[in-house]
Amino acid sequence: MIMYGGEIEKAGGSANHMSNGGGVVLKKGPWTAAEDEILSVYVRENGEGNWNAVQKNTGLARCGKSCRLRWANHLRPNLRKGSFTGDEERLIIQLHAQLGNKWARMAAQLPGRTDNEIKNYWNTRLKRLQRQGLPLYPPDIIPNHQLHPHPHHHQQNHHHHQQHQHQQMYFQPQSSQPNTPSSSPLPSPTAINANPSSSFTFHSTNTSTAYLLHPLSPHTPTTPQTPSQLSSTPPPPPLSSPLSSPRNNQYPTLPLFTFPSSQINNNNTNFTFPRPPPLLQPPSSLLAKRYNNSNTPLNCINRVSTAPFSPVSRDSYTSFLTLPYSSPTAQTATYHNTNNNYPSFSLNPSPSSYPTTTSSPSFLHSQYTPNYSSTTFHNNPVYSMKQEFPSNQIPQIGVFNNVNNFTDNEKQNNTNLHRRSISCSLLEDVLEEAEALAGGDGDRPSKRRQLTASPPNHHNNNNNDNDNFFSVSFEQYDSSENICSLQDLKPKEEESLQMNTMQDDIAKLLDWGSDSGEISNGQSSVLTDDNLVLDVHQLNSLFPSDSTAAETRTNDEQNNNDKINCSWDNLHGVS
DNA sequence: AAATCCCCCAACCGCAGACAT
DNA sequence: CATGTCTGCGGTTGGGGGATT
Repeated sequence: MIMYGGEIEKAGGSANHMSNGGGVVLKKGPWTAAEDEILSVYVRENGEGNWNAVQKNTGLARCGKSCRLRWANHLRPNLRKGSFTGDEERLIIQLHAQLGNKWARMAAQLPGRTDNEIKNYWNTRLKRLQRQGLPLYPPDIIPNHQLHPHPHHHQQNHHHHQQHQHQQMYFQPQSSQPNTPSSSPLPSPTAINANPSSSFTFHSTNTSTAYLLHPLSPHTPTTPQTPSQLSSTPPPPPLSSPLSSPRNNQYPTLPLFTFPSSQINNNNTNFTFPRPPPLLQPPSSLLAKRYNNSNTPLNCINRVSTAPFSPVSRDSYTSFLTLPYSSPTAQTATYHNTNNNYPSFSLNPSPSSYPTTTSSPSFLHSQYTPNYSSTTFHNNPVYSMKQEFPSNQIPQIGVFNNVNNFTDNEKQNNTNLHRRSISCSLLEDVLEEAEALAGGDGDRPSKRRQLTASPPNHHNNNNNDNDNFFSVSFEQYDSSENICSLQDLKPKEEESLQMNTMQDDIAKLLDWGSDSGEISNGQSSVLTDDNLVLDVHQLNSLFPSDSTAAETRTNDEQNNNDKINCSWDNLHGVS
C-alpha cells in the first residue's frame, strides 16, 4: 500500500523520497523527462485513473497522487501553457468573485488551464494586492459572497475559512450592499445554489438605474428599461484589473469594462449582469468537434439559453441569453428588451458592430435590437436561477419553442450554436434538478448522477475517474460507438426523471454528439464534469472573428440542430 | 557585482467524498 | 455498517530566476 500525506515514510532520511508499504522508495520532487515519458505512455495505454497502479505496473517511483498531479497539470493533452490572456484573467476575476477559491471549477471554465495555474495566478496577485493595499476585485465588482451572504453556509473545506477571511481583508465592500458577516465570506455551493440570482452587481453611485442583464434575475429593475434607456445609459466607467501583472502597466490587460466617457464620472449606476460564465457547459470536445466539422465560426461563449430550473415556469422561460464572457473576437451580446420587462439578448456577430459608446463590458453590451421578439418572457414568471452548480451541472439550457421566430440572421449566428449547447446541458440540468428534488446536496456532485460516455469495450479499470461526466480514453475512444447512458443513476433519480423522456433526450444527445469523428479532439483525454466547457479559445482560433463562416453552415447541419429538442413535460419539478 | 525582493511555478500535504470490500 | 482505498480539491511550500536596489 502506498502511503500518502503525513503517513508517508521517509526513506533513507531523504526528504525527496518516501517508501510505500512494499518497501519501494517513492521519489519526490521534480519530475524527470524519463518519468514523464513513463507516465505518459502508461496513461495513454491504460487511461487515466487508478493512479496507484502506475507505480505497481511501471515501476515508476512515484506515488499515485504525484502521478495524477503530474498528468493533470503537465502531461495531459491540450494543456495551455503560458501567460493568461486578458480574457482569461477577466474570467478568473469573474469566477473568483462568484465562486471564491474554487480553483477546479474555475479551471473548468478555462480550457487547457489547470486549477493549479489559476490558483497560483490568483495567489500571486493576491500577495501583490495585499502589499499594495489594493482591492481584490475591480472596484465595481461585488463578489457573490458580499451580495448574498448565506446563513446556511456549508463549509466544505475548512481550509477555506482562513483563506477567505484573509482575502476579505483586502476586498473593498461597496456601501450599497450589505456586508453581512458569515462564517465565511465566500459562498458555498449550497449558498450559491440557494441564491436565486447569479448576477454580479456593479455599483457606482450616480444613477438609480439598475441594469438587469440577466432576464431571470430577481434583480428586476423597478423601472423597466426602455431600449433607449438601456442603450444610452451604459454601465460604469472603465475598470481595469488589479490582477494584471504590474509588468503590463498597472492593470493593462483587464479592461473589464469600458464605458463611454460620459459615464465615467457617473457614480451611481447600479446594474447587474448575468452570471458571468456558465459554470459548466457541454463537453468542449463535443462542441468543438461539431463546429470543427461544419467549419462554423460559431462562438459558443454567448448562447441563447433557457433555464428550466424549478420553480421556473416552463411556460415562462421561453428563452433567455446568458453571456458567460467574451473575448475580443467573440460575438458580442446585445441587450434586448421585450414587451414584458424581461430583457433578452442577441448576439452581434462582431464587436465592431457596436458603437463605441456601448462597447463594454464586452459581455454586457446593452445595445438594443428589438427584432428579437421571439424571446418571449411571459409576464410575471417565477424565476429561480441556480447560481452555482455541482460540477456536472450545466446552467445554460436552451429551449426553442419555435426557431422560426428568429430572424434569419439570428438563426445563422446563434441558433445552431445555442441549440448545440442544449442537449448536454439539458440532460445535466435534468439530472441535477432531479437530484435536487430527491434531496441531493453537497458540494461535490454525486458520482452516480453522472452520465458516462465510454467506449463499449473499455473494460479496464484504469479509466475510473468517477467524476468524469464523460470518461473517455483518448486513444481507445471511438465516438461512433459512443454510449451515453444513465446506468449510473440512482433508481430514485431515474424514477424522477421519467425515463422515457430522458431516453429520448439522451438519444438526441447521442445523435448530437456522435455525428462526427473523434470526440477527444485534443481538448482533453478525459472530459471531466469540470471540463464541460466550450473551448472558446479553440473556437476563436478555429474561426474568424466575424460571423462570415457562420453563414457557411450547411442546411444539413441546421436541420440537425433543429432536431435537437427536449421535452420537459414529464420531468417532475421542472415545469 | 552582490544582495534582496518578488514572481512564477511545480509539487507536496491534508482533508474529505465516493466507492469498494 | 465499518473500514480501507482511491481520487480530487484546496492550501501551502520552496526553488529557480528575473528585476531591483
